[in-house]
Amino acid sequence: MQLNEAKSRFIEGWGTLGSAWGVSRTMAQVHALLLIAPEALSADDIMEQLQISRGNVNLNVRALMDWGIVRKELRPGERREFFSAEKDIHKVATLILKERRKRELEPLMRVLGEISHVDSSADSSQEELNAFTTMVDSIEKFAGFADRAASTLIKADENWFLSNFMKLMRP
Amino acid sequence: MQLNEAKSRFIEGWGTLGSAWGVSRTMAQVHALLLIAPEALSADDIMEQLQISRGNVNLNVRALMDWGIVRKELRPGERREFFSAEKDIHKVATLILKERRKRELEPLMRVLGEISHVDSSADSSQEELNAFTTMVDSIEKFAGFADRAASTLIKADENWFLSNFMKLMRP
DNA sequence: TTGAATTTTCAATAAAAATTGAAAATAATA
DNA sequence: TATTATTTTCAATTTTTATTGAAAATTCAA
Repeated sequence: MQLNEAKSRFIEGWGTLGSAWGVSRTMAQVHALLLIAPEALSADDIMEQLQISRGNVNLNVRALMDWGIVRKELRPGERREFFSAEKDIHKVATLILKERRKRELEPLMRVLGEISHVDSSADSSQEELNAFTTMVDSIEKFAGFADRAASTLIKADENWFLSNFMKLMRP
Repeated sequence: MQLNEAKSRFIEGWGTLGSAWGVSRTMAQVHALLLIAPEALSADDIMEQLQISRGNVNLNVRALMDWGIVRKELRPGERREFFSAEKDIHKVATLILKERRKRELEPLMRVLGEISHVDSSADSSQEELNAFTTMVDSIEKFAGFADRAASTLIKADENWFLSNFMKLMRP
């Protein structure tokens, strides 16, 4: 296969994966492009290679920087900005995990905490109330577990991750 | 807090979480509604409680059944169908993991496999080719790891999960 | 400063995704 | 079989999300 075809396929595939995980396709594609670029790229490079507008590039590289997986690179004597992706895929996974935990797990836990105390009064049946609190409690427990798991992975360095986790995971 | 308010908040929160993970908000809300319902619900129940159309209910309960986390319940002497969600949240997580692995990890691995052999010929620089293959290889390794991890979790029963995994995760 | 290069913003537009609702299909009953 | 209850489908519509592109803001060099 030609390198160019392989690149396109990678960018497309990464974009598709992104969509499935709630990341906009273009954002994932910009990320893919930067992942396989040997050097940092300018906004114009990205515009040209993905055939998207300047505003779109700007929006998406900034979002990727918010996730901590892309950084701006400034070159002496160059006014333009260049962008490069974190290449260590383990670090990428950790950064994404960290951010998703903050953005999704934390809000969920807050909501669960708020709704876990319900008045046993009035018009709702005991059965209804019980089904609700049982489910909320068990999701809260599970979310707590997921949160601790995420924290541990985030704190862990690569060696820990590889030596302990893979040992556990290999049947 | 009143039960009804708590329910609404749960349904809303679950819907928001769904969006972030690439699941349509309504699908997640139908799931939430069924999770906290003490009994199976009919299409009309769901229509009324979520204020959505019959077609929409049909579409989403079927999608939830495809994921294996909701099932149809038939009652003797009732022509209508009722729907209930898997209540064991650990099973729910396992079923979702299994399905996502099939839908996302497997296609990704296939693409990675296909593009990992690139002609070293012609117009592309050595640097470019190297950056590409290095990245594809490392993603392939990582995906392989994630795949094994997912398999193990899927095969594992709840006891294994709790006794081994939580021990590891609690600092 | 001034002006050119570059980035950012954001209202307008386009594209994609979700939703409706009614017709068609299906299934159960008499 | 005909009737009725119920589910399914899908073209049309609405809603949401993504994208554009040009004006405004910013940054840097002279």
